[in-house]
Amino acid sequence: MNTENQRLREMLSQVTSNYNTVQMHLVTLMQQPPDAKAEEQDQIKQIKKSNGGLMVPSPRQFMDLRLPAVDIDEPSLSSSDHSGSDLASKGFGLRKRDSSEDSPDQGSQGQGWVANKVPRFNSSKNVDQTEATMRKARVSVRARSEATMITDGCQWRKYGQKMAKGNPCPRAYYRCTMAAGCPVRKQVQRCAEDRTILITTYEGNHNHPLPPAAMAMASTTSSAARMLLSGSMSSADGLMNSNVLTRTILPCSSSMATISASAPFPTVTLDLTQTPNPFQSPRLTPGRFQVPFPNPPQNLANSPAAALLPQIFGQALHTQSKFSGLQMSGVVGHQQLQISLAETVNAATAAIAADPNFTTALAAAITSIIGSSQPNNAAIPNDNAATANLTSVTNSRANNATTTSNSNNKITNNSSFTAN
DNA sequence: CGTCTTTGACCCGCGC
DNA sequence: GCGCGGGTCAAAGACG
Repeated sequence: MNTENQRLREMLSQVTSNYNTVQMHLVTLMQQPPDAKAEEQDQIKQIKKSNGGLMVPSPRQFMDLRLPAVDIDEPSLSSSDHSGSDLASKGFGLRKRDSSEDSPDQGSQGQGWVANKVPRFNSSKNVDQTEATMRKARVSVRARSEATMITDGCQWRKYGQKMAKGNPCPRAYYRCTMAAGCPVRKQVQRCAEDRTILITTYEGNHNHPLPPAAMAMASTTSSAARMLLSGSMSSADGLMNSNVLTRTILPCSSSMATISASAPFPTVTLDLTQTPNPFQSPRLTPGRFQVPFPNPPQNLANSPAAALLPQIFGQALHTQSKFSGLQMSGVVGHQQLQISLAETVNAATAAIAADPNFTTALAAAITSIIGSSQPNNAAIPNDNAATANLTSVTNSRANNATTTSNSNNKITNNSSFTAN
């Protein structure tokens, strides 16, 4: 229904635009001298003759009547920038209310999200749709922790707390305070079913440099948004990409990264808890899509390593986003990437399995993953570099736009991952 | 005294 | 139009 609604709006917009065009044309004709009018009438008659009486729109009218689909553009696919600033330029994390808080000179670093405060009349409605999606994309991390919130390398200021419906535990709202005007926010809430589980939801992109440990979340949200963008190309692409990604990157385990198609916003959920949550649906439940990934240590949430988890997560998403572009050019690109990712995972798996020291092993895994796919983004804390990773992504629009059963998203646990 | 947290009020979107 | 719930604001209090 949302998709249909969007189409209807676009149609209405086009009709309005066409009406304005015709009206302008009429006004122009009325203002032209009689000679010019006569010339134009002659031209129209000639066109009618040569086309069997059918009117042919002028080139300008062609432009006005073009379909939005013509304007498909995929800037992120060609972008190697992984910092998130390009995402900020798409308005990720921006809210309408923020416009009153921001000073104009913040455009130096966060140029994009400032620029987006101004309503834009972009000719490409697809781009607008994408921007809207990315604004609302979120990354949620579930982890066992006794602390009030997980350490993620950023400085946060609490600005609100509410009781959320269906959960006796209050939800706390935090804002990033590492730079003035940073749009990043996060929500922290304990799980109603298991209060030892802390659910942290991140939204937005930082508009300032981040310490290494804090780059994780920014990388995650950026990549998540990219993934959502890639899914916008077509619903089938999004679903299939998820499958390939999870098959290649995410070997079986008891922990999960989940996709929630029922979430109000496209949400990536990292489940860092040891056991699957009771309320999480079985793998074949329609509307949800779960991805297994290696067991993290129980106390991970309180260590800087927690911040690194999403970094790898984001890395995988970033890779997947690139893959989306490859996929467009054929199956060959698909297979090549799959092999590459599988090799990466195998290397990481071997490193973890071979070393009883989990911290050291995971550090090796991180180095392997980052080093193989994006050397420029190897931001790893020098110690406590324990991490696990993994990913998946949701794109509610993809689910809206297709009737494909979620059974297609079933993850085959064909891996020999044994990291305990 | 400055910074941070708390908390009731307010705003806004959504469903009925 | 109304009520509900999520999210944010901002004054007041707590804390170092």
